Amino acid sequence: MRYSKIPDETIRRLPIYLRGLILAGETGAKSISSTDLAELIGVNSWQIRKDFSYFGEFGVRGRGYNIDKLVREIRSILKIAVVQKAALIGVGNLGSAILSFPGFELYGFNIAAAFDNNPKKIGKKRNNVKIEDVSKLWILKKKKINLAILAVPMEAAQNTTDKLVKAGIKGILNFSSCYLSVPKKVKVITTDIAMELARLPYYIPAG
Amino acid sequence: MRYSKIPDETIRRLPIYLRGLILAGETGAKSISSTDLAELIGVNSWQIRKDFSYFGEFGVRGRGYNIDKLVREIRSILKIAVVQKAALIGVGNLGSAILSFPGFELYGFNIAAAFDNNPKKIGKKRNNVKIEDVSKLWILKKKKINLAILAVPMEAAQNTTDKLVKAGIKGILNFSSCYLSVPKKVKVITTDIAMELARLPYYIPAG
DNA sequence: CTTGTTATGTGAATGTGAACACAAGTGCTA
DNA sequence: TAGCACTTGTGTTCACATTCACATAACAAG
Repeated sequence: MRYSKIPDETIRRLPIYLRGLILAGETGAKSISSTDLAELIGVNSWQIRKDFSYFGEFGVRGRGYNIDKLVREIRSILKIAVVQKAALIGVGNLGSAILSFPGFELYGFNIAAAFDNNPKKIGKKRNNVKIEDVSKLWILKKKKINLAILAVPMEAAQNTTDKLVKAGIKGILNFSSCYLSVPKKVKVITTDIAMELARLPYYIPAG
Repeated sequence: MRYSKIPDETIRRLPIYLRGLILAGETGAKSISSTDLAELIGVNSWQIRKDFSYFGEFGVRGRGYNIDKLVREIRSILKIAVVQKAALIGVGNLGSAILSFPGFELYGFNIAAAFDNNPKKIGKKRNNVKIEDVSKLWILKKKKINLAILAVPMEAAQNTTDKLVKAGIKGILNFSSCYLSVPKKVKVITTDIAMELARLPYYIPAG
């Protein structure tokens, strides 16, 4: 059966599946059952099957899923089958950590540009990426980069965002702890380290 | 009306409200309407009112919400009214960035301990926190710390987690890109930088 | 070719959260 | 004290997501 709408939650889980499958593939396995994958990543097996079923029939009954094939399918659905270029804005503590973060490669991302407003940093290289002046964001358009990772202080976030939008950025991963106002065509995903921590105590019984 | 169950999504939004309210309070305002708060943080006004209504009647009809009172209420619900101590495990690139992250204070967190396995780092101080040997996690129990921020490489994550659980940790904010198996009494929140980025291209129209 | 085993794919039922619309409370003004 | 402007609190409706149960398919063995 074909579905008209894919749940957002399904999309959110696809990267989890992708990671699990790659992990499983590294052990030499060629295929994996939904039950085994479920065990590996901590998601129910029926949830996994249901999620895949939104896109087609990827498995073989009685056998499981071919890992390589499924990895390709998920990459294709997420539009990360070909390497995606992204820019980092703000090379402070967090920005530097992001630059050296080893996990982007797995999902086919390449941090192809970095920007900062600190004259001492501009021109230097970090992790083989040259740090540019943040006033030159317009070169993103020339470089055909349409994803940005925003790691600037809260005060500068909205202003920088406006410039990113002008430079043709289509998606922003926002690490600044504030709401960003953008045109509807631009997708923002915000993740705030402190906010995640803030809801942890709620779930912990007193004592 | 009293409700029997509080939606998880409501809990997830409370820190957002808290930040918005503090921000609004800094401008000198004493009270704020749900509509104005909505504008500020990018959440619908009825969602805000509904969320608060799960816990009681915090506002005044025709007037809005008293900011100070609401801040106190939310802090109390989230159990962050008194300062919470947390430990950082893994003082690498990401760990260092977390240590110097300015956002924890707002939510009443205090990174009271840090651990690493690198002999060159052990004994040194970062942001006024002394780095301890990761083999001494048991001191967490003595220090009555029950929250941990995990920023170790994936390979070490599960093993370190098991030790944290033994040391009496009740909540873990996991930055390692893997699933952590823990006893049911322990709450884990995982946030993976690369995974967030990975679902961004899906939402961006081709072209 | 039949039977047993394994594991997928999915319709239907259930659960959960978002959106809406409006009744009701508050304070100001005349 | 009546009328008005404002803003909350919430019952209801609607939309979305999870869970379940099982029909379906593929392969292996005898």
